[in-house]
Amino acid sequence: MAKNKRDIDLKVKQDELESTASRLFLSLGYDGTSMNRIARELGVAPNTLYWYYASKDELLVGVLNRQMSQTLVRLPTIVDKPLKEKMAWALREFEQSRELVATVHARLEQSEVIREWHDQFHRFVEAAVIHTLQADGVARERAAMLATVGTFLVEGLLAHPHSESQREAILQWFTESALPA
Amino acid sequence: MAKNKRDIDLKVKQDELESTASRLFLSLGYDGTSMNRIARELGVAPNTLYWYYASKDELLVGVLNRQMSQTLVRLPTIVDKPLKEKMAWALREFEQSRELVATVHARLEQSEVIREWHDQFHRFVEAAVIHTLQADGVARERAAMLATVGTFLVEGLLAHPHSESQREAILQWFTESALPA
DNA sequence: ACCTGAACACCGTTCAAGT
DNA sequence: ACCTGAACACCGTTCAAGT
Repeated sequence: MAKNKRDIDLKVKQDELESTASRLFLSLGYDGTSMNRIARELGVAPNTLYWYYASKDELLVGVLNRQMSQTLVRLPTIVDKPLKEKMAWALREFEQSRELVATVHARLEQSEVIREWHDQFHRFVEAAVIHTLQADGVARERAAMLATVGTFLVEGLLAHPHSESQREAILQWFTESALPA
Repeated sequence: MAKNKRDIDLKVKQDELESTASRLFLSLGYDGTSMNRIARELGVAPNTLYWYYASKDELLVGVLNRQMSQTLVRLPTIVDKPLKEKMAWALREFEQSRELVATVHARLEQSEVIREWHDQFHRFVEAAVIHTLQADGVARERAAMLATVGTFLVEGLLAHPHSESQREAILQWFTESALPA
């Protein structure tokens, strides 16, 4: 990828578009941000965006990948911390994207490209969590089930407002119920 | 309420609107169902709907309440079954509404009336689950935390496709980790 | 009280045309 | 290859007018 000047320029331009789209999606929400608005912010005609992305959903996927790659940069900082810390970190990472997480789930049925991104994202996260649990001595099959549960808890906490002590209690209970004594 | 003929007629008409809207929302999704389409199905002008509901979101709330009251009718059939059965029942009840559940979460920030309905719904469900857990000998504070966890697991299972054995394993693990031995 | 026709301000997207 | 002006088919919603 990015073999020549052309591809590099393309990436640079896409990065610019996604940076602006990201900021607007996060502050106004996906539905609250029109393609028109994004284009205006960038100083281009609205249909220019369609030269880079086939649809608004594809632009969202670009934005999601952008966020993910930023999160991946910070991943090494918690890779050898205990499970509970890892979950708390994931919550903090995705907290600003709360609304986008909900948008992704709402658009699953309607958008193939969103569905693909979502499925791939879950496969990645579950594999990582399974790996962690196995390192802590949890059997393979059980680790897979617990990874799903852990994911649901993080998503639930993201979707619903809660106090710091609620979060703490849930993570504490989950990790001590999940891990061997 | 419904003190006189007028109010009764209003309820009847609203029930007719919500029945049609419900069917369309469930088959085409909320975003996939235009007010125009609902009106056409009913044989009225699109703006007629606005005499009964201030907005599309308020119509959705009507539909949600309709679904809820149908579910409440069936609630007594599982009221004395064990927790695991209760959760499996709730999953079956809400399974057809998967998409509406996601829509509610996605519209939380944008619609006050949806937010109110959502918060009230969660308060109701959590109170019911806490009551069940306390009857099973779980302490009050712990029951509140576990009720939240149980809700997140049901929502997670609703939002994400999964096999029957996955569901079974998750419910089994949760109920046996939550309840005193 | 209940419903309509016509319009409003927008939306995502397409297309032919420009450079 | 990249971008635009103009349009398309729709959207939720409003309003003045009818009965």
